[in-house]
Amino acid sequence: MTKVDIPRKAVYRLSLYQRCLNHLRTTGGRTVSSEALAKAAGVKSTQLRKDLGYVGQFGTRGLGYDVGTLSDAITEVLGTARLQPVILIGVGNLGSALLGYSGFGKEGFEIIAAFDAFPDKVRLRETKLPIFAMQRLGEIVARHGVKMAILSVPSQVAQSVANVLVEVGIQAILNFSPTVLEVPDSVFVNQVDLAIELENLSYFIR
Amino acid sequence: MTKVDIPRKAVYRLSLYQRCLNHLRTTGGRTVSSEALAKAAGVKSTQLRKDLGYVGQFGTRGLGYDVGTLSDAITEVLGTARLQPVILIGVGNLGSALLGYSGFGKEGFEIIAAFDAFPDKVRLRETKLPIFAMQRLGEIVARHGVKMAILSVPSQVAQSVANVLVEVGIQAILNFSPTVLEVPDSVFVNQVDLAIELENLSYFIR
DNA sequence: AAATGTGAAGTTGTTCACAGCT
DNA sequence: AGCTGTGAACAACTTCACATTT
Repeated sequence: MTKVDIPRKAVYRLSLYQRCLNHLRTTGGRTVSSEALAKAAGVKSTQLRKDLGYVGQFGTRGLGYDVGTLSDAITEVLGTARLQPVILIGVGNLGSALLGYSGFGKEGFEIIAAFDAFPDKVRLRETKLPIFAMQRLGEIVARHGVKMAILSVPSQVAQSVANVLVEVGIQAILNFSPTVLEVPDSVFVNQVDLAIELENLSYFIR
Repeated sequence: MTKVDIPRKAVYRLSLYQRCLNHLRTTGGRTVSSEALAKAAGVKSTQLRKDLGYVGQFGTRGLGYDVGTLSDAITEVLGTARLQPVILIGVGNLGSALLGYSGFGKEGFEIIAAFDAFPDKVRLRETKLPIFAMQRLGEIVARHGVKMAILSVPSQVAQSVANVLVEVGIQAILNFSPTVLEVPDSVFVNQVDLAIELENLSYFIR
């Protein structure tokens, strides 16, 4: 299979296109033009076509794309066809909000377990999800074949927790702690840095 | 003043450098080399020097940068010298976590008010912050000179709320709703799309 | 006529290489 | 000698222009 040579940014946008397609699936007609889909995703139509070009050829000239076919094709290359199990570490303020966030499920992810240094202190409003102590991490990751983790621990301990994650075989980390993680090249990290996003905005207003 | 011609990504990294500098301020010595600071920020030293080049010349050859001076210079161009008032719209699961997030304050932002369509239904665990009804938005924005808003409302209403924000004069929106917002060119939007970040990771793990 | 697919041109961002201070 | 500052080379990404298909 010829993977890993779609540009990073294009992959990101493919997710976006898919979300728009799902919308159209219920509301709109059977086909979309690159123009229409691009507008929904907030990009130029020519960029959309270039992005889809990485995936294959799905359009009919003069007509557009079949919504269902295109959506399936994108699902296929993104590898989101099957439900991915995810774990979350750090059930503090932000962590518990993320546990309650319904958006993950919609895109094919399921948080199957949460961990915290002090699992007894955590009191969630409503949840069926068990909060485990860190000691159980290896065991549960192995049992469920978990590859991805969401990290929402205080920044002081982020690196050491990340080390543990790497050790037990986690391959991708979505990091909410404002820390630059050092991990082996084989492990992917996506950083979501809330304060920096705000700071970034503040620069561009005047 | 010669603003707005530092590349977007460079601005982002400048925030990162500053955070590292603040760290060093307490722990490390009086000076840093580009090599050391770059390592802390997880970038190449040559990139760091290029980025600092956009700001000015602060280093001493053969020695490095003075931590305090450099930090001040970055603060200056980022415009984070003074505390920026921010409002938050949508005090749901994620919204209340963001209210409790201490990271914003550390970087010079203060959430001065929160708004919700149903302010009475919101029950925060602990907070001194008043939750206002949407009708009060214009009044409070004007009174405090608020320019920035954090948007964490359900995606179905995100666009209409954004329209209101634009109307009352908000210039920058940090958007957590999984929706592509349409706003005038004069308004800046930074999108934080949690599900897409996960999806993006899932593509890159084999 | 309408819309896709794509090489080529253009733009932006990153890395290199090294001159120039201290 | 050590480390910054920066033009030039390079790489990544975006947009254009247009041939091609239905």
